[in-house]
Amino acid sequence: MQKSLRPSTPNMARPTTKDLARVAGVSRATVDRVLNGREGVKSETVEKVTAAIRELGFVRNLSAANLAKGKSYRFIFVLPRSGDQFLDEILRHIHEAGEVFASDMIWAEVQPIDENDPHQIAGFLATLSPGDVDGVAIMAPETPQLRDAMTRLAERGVCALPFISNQALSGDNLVGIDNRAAGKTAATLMGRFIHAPRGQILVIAESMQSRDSLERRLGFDQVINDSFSHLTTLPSLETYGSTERAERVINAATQLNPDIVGVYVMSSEARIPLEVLARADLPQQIVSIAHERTPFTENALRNGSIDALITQDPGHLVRSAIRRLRALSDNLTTSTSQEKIRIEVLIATNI
Amino acid sequence: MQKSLRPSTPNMARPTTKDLARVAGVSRATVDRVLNGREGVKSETVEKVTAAIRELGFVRNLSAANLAKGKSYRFIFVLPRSGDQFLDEILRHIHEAGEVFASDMIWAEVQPIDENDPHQIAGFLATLSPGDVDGVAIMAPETPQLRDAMTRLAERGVCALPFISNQALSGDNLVGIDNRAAGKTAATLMGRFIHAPRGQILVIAESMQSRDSLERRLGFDQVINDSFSHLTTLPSLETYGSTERAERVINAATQLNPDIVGVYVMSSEARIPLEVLARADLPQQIVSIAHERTPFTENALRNGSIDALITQDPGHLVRSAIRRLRALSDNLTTSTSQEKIRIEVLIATNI
DNA sequence: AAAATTTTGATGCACGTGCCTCAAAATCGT
DNA sequence: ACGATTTTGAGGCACGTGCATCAAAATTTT
Repeated sequence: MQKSLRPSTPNMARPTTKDLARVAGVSRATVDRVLNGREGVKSETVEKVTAAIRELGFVRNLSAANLAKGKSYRFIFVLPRSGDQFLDEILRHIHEAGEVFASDMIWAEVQPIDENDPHQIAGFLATLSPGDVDGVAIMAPETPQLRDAMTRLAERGVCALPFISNQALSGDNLVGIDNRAAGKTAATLMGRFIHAPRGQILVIAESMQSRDSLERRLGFDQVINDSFSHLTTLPSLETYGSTERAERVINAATQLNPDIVGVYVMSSEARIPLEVLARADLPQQIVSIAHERTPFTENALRNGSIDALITQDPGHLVRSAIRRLRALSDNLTTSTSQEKIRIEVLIATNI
Repeated sequence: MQKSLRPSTPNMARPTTKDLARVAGVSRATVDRVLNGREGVKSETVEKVTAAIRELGFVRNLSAANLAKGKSYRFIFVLPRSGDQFLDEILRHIHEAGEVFASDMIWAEVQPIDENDPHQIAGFLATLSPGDVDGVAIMAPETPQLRDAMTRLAERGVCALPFISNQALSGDNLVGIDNRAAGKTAATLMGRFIHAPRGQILVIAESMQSRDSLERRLGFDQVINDSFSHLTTLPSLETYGSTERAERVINAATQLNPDIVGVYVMSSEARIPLEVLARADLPQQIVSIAHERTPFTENALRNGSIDALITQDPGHLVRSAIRRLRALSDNLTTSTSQEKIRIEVLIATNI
């Protein structure tokens, strides 16, 4: 298998379209027609050119091509303006990626929206035209309005990508993790970390309206029921992002259930519930698992107040979205292995 | 309302060096001298140009620059020819990445070497000159010969990068994980997964000569001793890659120690020890943890014969090495956040 | 065989930057 | 004010590809 130990040709220049033309015995114009799939070339001529491509191992020089086309990309991330720490991380990585990708003629911008106002989102998407924007990554709950708006966007030639969350029909186009599997992963760790012979698990979400939380809950319950039947899961508590409400519902639940041995925080904003729990007087050996790496959760992991984090790499999410938007708008395929977003498990030793 | 959200400049072309020259009130030649750090420009003129760069938000168009320079990169991965499954994955990703990076004028090749013959490695490195090769990623045990060869390589202007393993002095240049932390992570999971009140843990390596295994062992023992003192770790068993020897040492150890509750396989080739263990008649509830994702370990995770895997993403390793080699040979800095190789934890639900 | 049509060739400009040369201008030292 | 030196300007070619245009050649249709 050691094909090319020493390079066959130390200074072999990469073949160009000129070489292709020479080898195929045609003109550069014809090579161009074949390479760019234009009409009006006899099929045998096409065959001659593709044979030359194979023979020389020609690969189009993207730098030159992009330069010639003068093509640049403008992508917009449509994100909730909520402002939890996870979103802050995403924003940071969008700006960071923006600088890196700038030399590839890619601009990435952020459009904050009210995630609970479908009309506003649809309205914004309706203003986008192919001239202005090449692609949109959308993080918003799936609603009929949004779905329609995305369909119309695609018809107008602007590609759209569901980002991180909350959209089901997207199928394999989603940039983000499988939340059901994430819930299963949390449950497996929870079940194996808990040594008590029996007990109850507190499950906390920001809101169960969101598809993310629903799917995580589904996966979580499935694994707990199937594999850890000595544990029982309590009904989901919803904080709605309010410290006060969190305090009320959590305290009520802890008083009602004396045998809590685990806490699972499903929302990406773990700060509020965890702070409330810290003030509650629970036995110390409770196993707690949360989602997403933020300054707060990272610190909690270090000092032991969290046992594990289920995360997705925000930088990877952002870069993957950008690469896939570019591929979409160029009608290319992306290397799937690179774009799969992993469900990461963080404990104190591999932060 | 969302009208105001429209991008401030719908059709603003990216500023070019021409624009810089115009705004700075100098010629394009001078802009060029400043951009490329050439001598003989008054400091106030430099200041004028940098001010214009800031004002316009100029970013060098890398496509055009690379095209103009006609620069292309040739990188060589120096890898053991051993051929375990983990290495196969690495090879696959090198070839895959080779195709992707080809359009960026980057060639990646593989040079198999005898990892236990320092002279052969040093000899090969000695044949490399800047004309042939722009960078080398080396996966081999650290020896004085190799260290010398790498130093001389650097002096000749070929940059070298330790890849994945086995080199200590490399410092922050290593492409790979912190093996001590990886061992700690394995230990933490081991300790928390084991519910028995006491017991012994079998530790298996291919060879304790390799720095990887030493460091993993160090981290593993530290956490077990500090946090799970009800467990004891047995001396490392070495398989030397031989099924026969593995069988002998493992069977001897299991007969000598009746209370084995966990198995930790440190080497990247987990197949042999795990197959041997499967044939041994051990109690079923043993917790076993291994390293690296291969077809074998992935399958073992799925069918429950392994409880967790500590891995590093081979695709990420390869791409990161290539990006860092390019940055090194261009004297640029890489975005550190993207290049950090994560210690991943895989369980059955997040494969 | 002539006309209509399809296919191909030849050629040139453009993209933005790197790099080169040569002369003009500014600055310095005396 | 002089020559010597440093700094700047002007201009052009090159990289490899995309995209035109127009004419020439090959092929098909009438």
